[in-house]
Amino acid sequence: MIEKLQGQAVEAYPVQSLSSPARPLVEKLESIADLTPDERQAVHALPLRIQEVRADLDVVREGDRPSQCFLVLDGFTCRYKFTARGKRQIFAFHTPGDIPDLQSLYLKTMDHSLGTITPCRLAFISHENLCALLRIHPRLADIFWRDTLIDAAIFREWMLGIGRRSARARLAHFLCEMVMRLRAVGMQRGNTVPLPITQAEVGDALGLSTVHVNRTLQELREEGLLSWDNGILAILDWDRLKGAGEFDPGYLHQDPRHVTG
Amino acid sequence: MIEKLQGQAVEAYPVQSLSSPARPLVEKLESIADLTPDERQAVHALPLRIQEVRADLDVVREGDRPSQCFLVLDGFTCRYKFTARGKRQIFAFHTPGDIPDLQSLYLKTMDHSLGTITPCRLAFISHENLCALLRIHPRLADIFWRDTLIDAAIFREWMLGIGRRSARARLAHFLCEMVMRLRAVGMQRGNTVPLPITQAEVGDALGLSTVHVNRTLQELREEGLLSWDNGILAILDWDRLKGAGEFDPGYLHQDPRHVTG
DNA sequence: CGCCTATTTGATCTGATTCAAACAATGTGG
DNA sequence: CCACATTGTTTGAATCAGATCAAATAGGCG
Repeated sequence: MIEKLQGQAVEAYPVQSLSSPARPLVEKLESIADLTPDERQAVHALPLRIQEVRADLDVVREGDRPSQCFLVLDGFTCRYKFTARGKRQIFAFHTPGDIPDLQSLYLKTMDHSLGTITPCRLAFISHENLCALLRIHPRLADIFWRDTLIDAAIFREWMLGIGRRSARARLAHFLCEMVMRLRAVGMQRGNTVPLPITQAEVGDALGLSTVHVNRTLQELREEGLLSWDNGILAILDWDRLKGAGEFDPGYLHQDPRHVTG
Repeated sequence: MIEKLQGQAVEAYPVQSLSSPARPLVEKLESIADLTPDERQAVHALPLRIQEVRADLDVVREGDRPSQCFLVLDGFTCRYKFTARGKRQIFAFHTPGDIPDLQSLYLKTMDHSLGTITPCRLAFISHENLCALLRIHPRLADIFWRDTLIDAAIFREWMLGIGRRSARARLAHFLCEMVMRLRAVGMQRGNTVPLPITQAEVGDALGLSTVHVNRTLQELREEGLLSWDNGILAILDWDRLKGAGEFDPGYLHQDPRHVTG
């Protein structure tokens, strides 16, 4: 159903526009570890092909063998896969600064798809250039590796939720996680956070039907834990939401004390 | 409930016993990419502390900050985590050649636990030594990274199963996966494979109750797809089992064509 | 033999799905 | 600016896959 991004750029921008497009990436890397001026410079110098794409478009698809990765500059993307019987599971939502298909550097054939949820600004980086960067700056490779390990930790936590938690706890947990992650990349405003995804998408992420997501959400709303309209999620009672979701953020590995060896 | 491995060795072996204990690791690495004599030698030279541990013992626990990794030489181990309400989700089963807590190199605090399922022979490697190895041989680091990416791919596939597949398909899929993985490390004998795990453990892995695992298993047995006694799984009809599990092994990334850049 | 752990069976219950339809919000073209 | 299509949310009713509870059976093994 979902269309796929074609090989050619819909709108191509000149390489390296003025306000350093790699900014979200550098910010993300620096949130994990300090970069040397050298390293920072090398990331900024990465040749990028920037492209604006509309919502609901597959950027990479299961079975593809990409020769480039993409960095999300703006917008929401997700990774997902369909069952043989046509049911979709969303594995992750990705936000600016993420390189969702970094794994394609080492796993040549995609085992799942990546698509946009909102209109997005993406920056494509050739494997060649990325490999060269990591070869010259092994510490950057370490940071990227660490990042894919955190992705895996998040997969595990979702698995725990889908396998063993009630719909209510699963949903509350998911919303707590999104707040924490969006806060970490500076997208929080007061007690709100942008969350422009549909209830159907939440269902596909949590292994629930849309109907049940809706009813469970109403429950949380009626208890005064949150509101969520027009793609804006507002947390009204963080402690009780955390409680409802049995949320313990350790698995996100955001605490810098856990970063340094 | 499950006891934890104590700091001191239950039985300590002299470092570097004769038949090169790192063999399972080297074999696994070489199944992914060819090693240079140099690299192979460096892996064999890794200082190991070998230890035999009994079944049902935690080797590393959620919240720990390990200063070493362990390599499974023999036996079955698993990674898991408990819900706040005391329900367990198993995330993975690990077999000889695996380093299940490799991530502790980069994520200092464990977000889940690792325990033995059967009696195991484990080899402990200090982070220090492992880091040194990866610094000197970046290509080994690449292989290890790739390996953690495959782990993540398996997590995703389990998520898809737990979230979106029926109990029957989930179970069949799981058994197909185990056969493929055990075959890859040379543990297949004819159409059988050792699978010394209980139905309760399968339930914890698939997000099902023990009772339901049992009934679903009976279904598959009665249809003549498999037999499974005494920890030995025999595949009687691979094609139909694959069909029942909607199994497509791409996500295991075993095909060498997908390995080389 | 008797203990412990694992598997199996039976009966009952429930959280979540499914199907179907109403409703709301937004955008589009005539 | 209105009719209409589209997409997302909400509601209701019926159903079911799988959970839960409880107890019996079967294997090891010291």
